Amino acid sequence: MTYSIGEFSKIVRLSEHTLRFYEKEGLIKVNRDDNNVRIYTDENKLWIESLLHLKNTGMSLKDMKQFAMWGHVGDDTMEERLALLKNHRKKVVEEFEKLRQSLEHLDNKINFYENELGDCFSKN
Amino acid sequence: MTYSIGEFSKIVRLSEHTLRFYEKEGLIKVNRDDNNVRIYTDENKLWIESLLHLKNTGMSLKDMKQFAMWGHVGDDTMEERLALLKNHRKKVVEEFEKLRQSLEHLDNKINFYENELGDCFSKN
DNA sequence: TCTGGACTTAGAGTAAACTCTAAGTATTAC
DNA sequence: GTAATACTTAGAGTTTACTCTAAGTCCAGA
Repeated sequence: MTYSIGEFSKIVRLSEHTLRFYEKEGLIKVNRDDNNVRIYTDENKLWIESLLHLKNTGMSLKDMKQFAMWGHVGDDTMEERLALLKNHRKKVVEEFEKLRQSLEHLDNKINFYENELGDCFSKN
Repeated sequence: MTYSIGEFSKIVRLSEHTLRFYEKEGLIKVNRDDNNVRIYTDENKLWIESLLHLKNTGMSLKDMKQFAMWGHVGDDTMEERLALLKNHRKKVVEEFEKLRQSLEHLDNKINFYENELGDCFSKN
């Protein structure tokens, strides 16, 4: 399956602007047809989803760009990519633990308020 | 114990600029001495730590501001504050789950690279 | 032939949350 | 008496990641 930028935009839930922006930044490589029109493939979809996972863990565009560049170069850069991912993972695990703690704190706060207000509300 | 802005800044790891900014925005209420110099207390410390937990879960300044305003008003606003926290909690739980999934994805990626590279690296 | 959707470059605008500067004053500690 | 630290207002600057606009071209389908 292939998709125009308009279709693809809906599928991956990124605006056409953002798709062109990511391409310009080197995050995605997109094929073109005879008229220079972008043709997105399912492979592009998988790649973008992967990128969005990285983004989701707080990776900066800068690092995603580096990762993508290495990806485009080929297998010679696997070690670099692995190092980047491992380094990033450390940060994510820390962030994850911090978020867990803050969520706990939030729950405590909520419990406190519910007790103060006399148990007349449920947790949802 | 009380602290000058300089001391307090180090303790809570926020710049003096940021402390004044937060105060101006209504996030913190700080006492002053006879010379109009800020006197931070341990109570301020607890409050800021609480705010930072909210911030950590991605609450916007705008919402923190609202929460703080209600806090300054007093007990009449408990229901509002509880509602805000519960509403926020929903978003945080979603975000938390998304982060968990993305971390899993990241781990899969790392495993993939390690296998490709022939198991010659450990997980740290 | 006209509408819709695609393309380009180049640059401006936006939002959040700081972060800093200027320019001047006041107090305290040595 | 000078250095360190604090205070004020007001506004400018920074960073990230988009997000959009302008102004023009190009091509396919009804």
